[in-house]
Amino acid sequence: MARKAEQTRDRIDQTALRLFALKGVDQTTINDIATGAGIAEGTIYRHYPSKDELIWQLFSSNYAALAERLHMLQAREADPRDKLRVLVQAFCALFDADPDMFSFLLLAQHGQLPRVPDSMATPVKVVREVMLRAIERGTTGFDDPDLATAVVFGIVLQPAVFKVYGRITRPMTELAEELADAAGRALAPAAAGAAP
Amino acid sequence: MARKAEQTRDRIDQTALRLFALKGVDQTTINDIATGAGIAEGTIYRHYPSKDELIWQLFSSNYAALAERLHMLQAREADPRDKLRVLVQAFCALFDADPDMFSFLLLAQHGQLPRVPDSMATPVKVVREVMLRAIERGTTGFDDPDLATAVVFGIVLQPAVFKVYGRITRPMTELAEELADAAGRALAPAAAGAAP
DNA sequence: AATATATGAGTGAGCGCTCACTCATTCCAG
DNA sequence: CTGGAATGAGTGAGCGCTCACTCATATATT
Repeated sequence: MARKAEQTRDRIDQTALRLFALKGVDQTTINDIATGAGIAEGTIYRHYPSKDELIWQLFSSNYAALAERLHMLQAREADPRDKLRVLVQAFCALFDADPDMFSFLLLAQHGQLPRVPDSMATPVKVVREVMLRAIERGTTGFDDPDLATAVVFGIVLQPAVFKVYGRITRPMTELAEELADAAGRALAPAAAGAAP
Repeated sequence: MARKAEQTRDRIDQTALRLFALKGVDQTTINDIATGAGIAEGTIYRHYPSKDELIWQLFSSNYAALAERLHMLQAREADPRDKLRVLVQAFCALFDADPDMFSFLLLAQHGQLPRVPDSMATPVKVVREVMLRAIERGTTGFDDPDLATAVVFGIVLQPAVFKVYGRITRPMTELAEELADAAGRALAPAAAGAAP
């Protein structure tokens, strides 16, 4: 069977993800990955046809899995505000569970997003669906779903970026509630009167 | 005089910024820049000692200039909410005026931020100062200035990122007011009672 | 034995960078 | 004014090196 081969592939994936997150995709060589995984350079090419393909496989599988996970969770809620809350909570929990994966997704996205086909599920699309629902129900003052999506994404992603850079040290899970509330307020319609 | 030389340097800077924004720093070769600027490869080395240094000069000068600009503008306002408003407005106006520069800053930041010395003025620090003031005055529910900074940054930066990727097409200036309001609401203390 | 898997020295394309040379412009002695 | 020397930006073929990728060989599995 291909039992051993699977193990090797897993080691390649784990090591590549870690090094990509640590040094960036371009600064990580095939040799780095092979050495880190305790295998030879050539072995990697038994599992992936090229470095580009390795990066793409790693990116697209994790990206799609994240989207799938988020999609499932929001589907269980009816109110857009509840959907938003569980999305933020889930994102924070997943970040804490695997920070390397998020560093990698953040770092690699610029190079990989152009390759994402329209048919692929993405976290952006999941949030956008929720925003469409919110606009429909009038629970938000925004009328452009893309702008609302960007705002929500920014509120959650930027703290994650700060955390990657060490500007924020608390675990994301601790911030989840605060961020969900902030996102809720940001989306809310403008209040009739401002406090004096 | 070095009149002609200045022109050449400007052409290098312009071309490099454009190509870096378009293809990314790593995918842009010295030859690309030289060809784009209509000069020879060696000429670039009359103006910069290395590619790394060219990238760093381009990044740090634009990054610091942006910080300086933002700092000046917020200093003219007293209320943190007004400071926030002019910061968002200025960011959006500057983005529309030179989208390539922002693409470049966004793309290059991962590689360059580690080189930023503590003494250097940065947009992050400017916003953080404003957040400290807001916390001091009790105009925000956040008590961690870094988290508040991240949230504000995210609300403005992520729409800019979406715009770079073409997910948002309207000019940033058109969104400025909406974003400033959203940021204001996100920062505001949680309302006493939620709507039923 | 046969097949699958792993190895790592070898390969060559591509890239940053160098340097001997060109030549327009500036400077100055006569 | 003029001829010659000095200057320094500009040139581009070539050098050294890195790195993704290959393949003949070795090892493990069935």
